[in-house]
Amino acid sequence: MSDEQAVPTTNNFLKTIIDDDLKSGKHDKIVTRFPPEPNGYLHIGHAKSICINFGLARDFGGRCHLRFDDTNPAKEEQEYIDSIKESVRWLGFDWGEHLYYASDNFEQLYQWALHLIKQERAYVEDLSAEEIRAYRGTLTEPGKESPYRNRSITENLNLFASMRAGEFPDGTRVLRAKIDMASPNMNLRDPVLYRILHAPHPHVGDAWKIYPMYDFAHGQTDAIEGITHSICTLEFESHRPLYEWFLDNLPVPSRPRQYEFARLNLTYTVMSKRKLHELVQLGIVDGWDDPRMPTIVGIKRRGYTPAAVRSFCESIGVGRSDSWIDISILEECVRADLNETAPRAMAVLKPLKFIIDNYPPDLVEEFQAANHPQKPEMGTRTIFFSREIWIDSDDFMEEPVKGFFRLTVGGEVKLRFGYIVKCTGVVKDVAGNISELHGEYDPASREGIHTADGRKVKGVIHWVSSAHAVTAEVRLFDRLFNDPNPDRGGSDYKQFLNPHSVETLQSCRLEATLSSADIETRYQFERQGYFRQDPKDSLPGKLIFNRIVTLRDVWAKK
RNA sequence: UGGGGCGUCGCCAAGCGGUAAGGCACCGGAUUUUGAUUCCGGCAUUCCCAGGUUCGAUCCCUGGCGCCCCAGCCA
Repeated sequence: MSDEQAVPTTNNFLKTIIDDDLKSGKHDKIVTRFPPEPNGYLHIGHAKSICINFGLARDFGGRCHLRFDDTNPAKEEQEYIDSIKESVRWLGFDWGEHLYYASDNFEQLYQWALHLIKQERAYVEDLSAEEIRAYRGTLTEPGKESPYRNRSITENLNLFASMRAGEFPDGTRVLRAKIDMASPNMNLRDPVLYRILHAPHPHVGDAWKIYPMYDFAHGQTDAIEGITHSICTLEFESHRPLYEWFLDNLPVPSRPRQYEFARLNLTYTVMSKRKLHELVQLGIVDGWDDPRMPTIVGIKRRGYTPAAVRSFCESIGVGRSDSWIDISILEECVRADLNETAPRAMAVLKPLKFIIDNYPPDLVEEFQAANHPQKPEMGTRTIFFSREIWIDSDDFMEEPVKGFFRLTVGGEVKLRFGYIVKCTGVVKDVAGNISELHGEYDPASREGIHTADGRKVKGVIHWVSSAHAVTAEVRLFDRLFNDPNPDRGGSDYKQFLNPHSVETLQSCRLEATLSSADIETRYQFERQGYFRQDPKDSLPGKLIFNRIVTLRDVWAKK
């Protein structure tokens, strides 16, 4: 892992709260938790939550638990549990011994449900789901009490025990809290505590036929684990009164507090689990780890670094106002990290042959090229020079536009680490396409960018000796959508899919050192961007590189 | 005209009654064998609007306006 960048860390409301709690002696150590439901792969939005929870614990000398909120076996799988653990670790965080499952507390939760029944604060409901909905009322009208609301404690106890024993089919009964059917907060209108689900659970197997709802599990689990600050996203804000109602009415061992922050919205992508699932299912992307996906596994495969993702999460801050972060902020964090750490190399993506007519046909020279222009400690490597080289077709224009200072007919350009060359002629095929370029070099121009008569050459381009190049496939990725907010309501997000989100180039020519590249090493292909081998598809004999992100390019913007 | 939350520069975001931090973006200029990097400079008399309290308000009060969340036996 590369060193953490110096990220300007600003204050936020959570740090203020924790500071106060520590100063006042309310807590001497804070305990947070990252509580994903294992029903899918983690994405960049989860990364924000992970960085907040683990980051706060790290900064204030506390600890952070990883807890699987596995209360709905219908949607959860071991595959997701494994992947989530791996993603959190990849991001650079460690939960140590503190790995928990909400399901480890199912017996305790059940006992607490009994407690509520005995206090006449919970009852078994026989109404159907539809009836419950009808009785719940609307946002502007109060609900009605269920005819089963005032069953005896004994009857409730018996019924609930039968539910647990698996004596009733799914959906026939639920356990409800007896709170207030007229509450302006819908969450308090006798919320469901338990539902019957004859489904195997990825962590506790088939031990249970009833499963607690999120609301009945989350706060109590926080209390059991000794969580001090239970940090979640804003949509749970209206659940907080219920969260507190359980803590008030149950003999829980500690008193956690819930705080909410605004979830991450990123432009040019979608983040909802349903849509991500659909992209995979429809084959629009190549799986959850497609390099264009906003998933952690996708970002990882693409070549983003954990340090870059962390610095991104740090730089966007934590607040309570709905915000949209431009995807370019993330890309900028990736560049900032890779610029420091990535060794440079030369690669020609769209090869155009350039023949240096005045260079000896059999001569091969070896040049030493710096691996990093500002970091001599990163060493040098040998590159080969010969009469025939490849240059990028984007670096030549037969009829140059204004401001173009790369190669033109009659014009000269500096070959990076090599000579100044001049283009003297263009050869075209029968179709009129340029097939090769001819030119001459200045043998005395190896150092600097000045010609023999003292003129300064403006353009410097990358190149690869054709006799020494290795061929590779390079995949250029772009944003998955061409609209900043494909997720906006009303229309189908798929209509905004960017048809050019991946471009595959088959005959790229790379400098020879890249043939033995380490699969994990991120390179800067000079003047083009950052690249790394695709960890899934690249083979020693069949190199495949992914473009992680382009370089900033003020010329291309014009 | 049910309840809750939010509104500070193009995008984020500090600020907590004493006279608008920072980052990104953008615009200049310098250095550079990457049109990269780095560096230097510029970039809100103003904090959704309107009143009020105060010597003084982005911060307090009142009234508007706008946006988000809640009617799963999902989390």
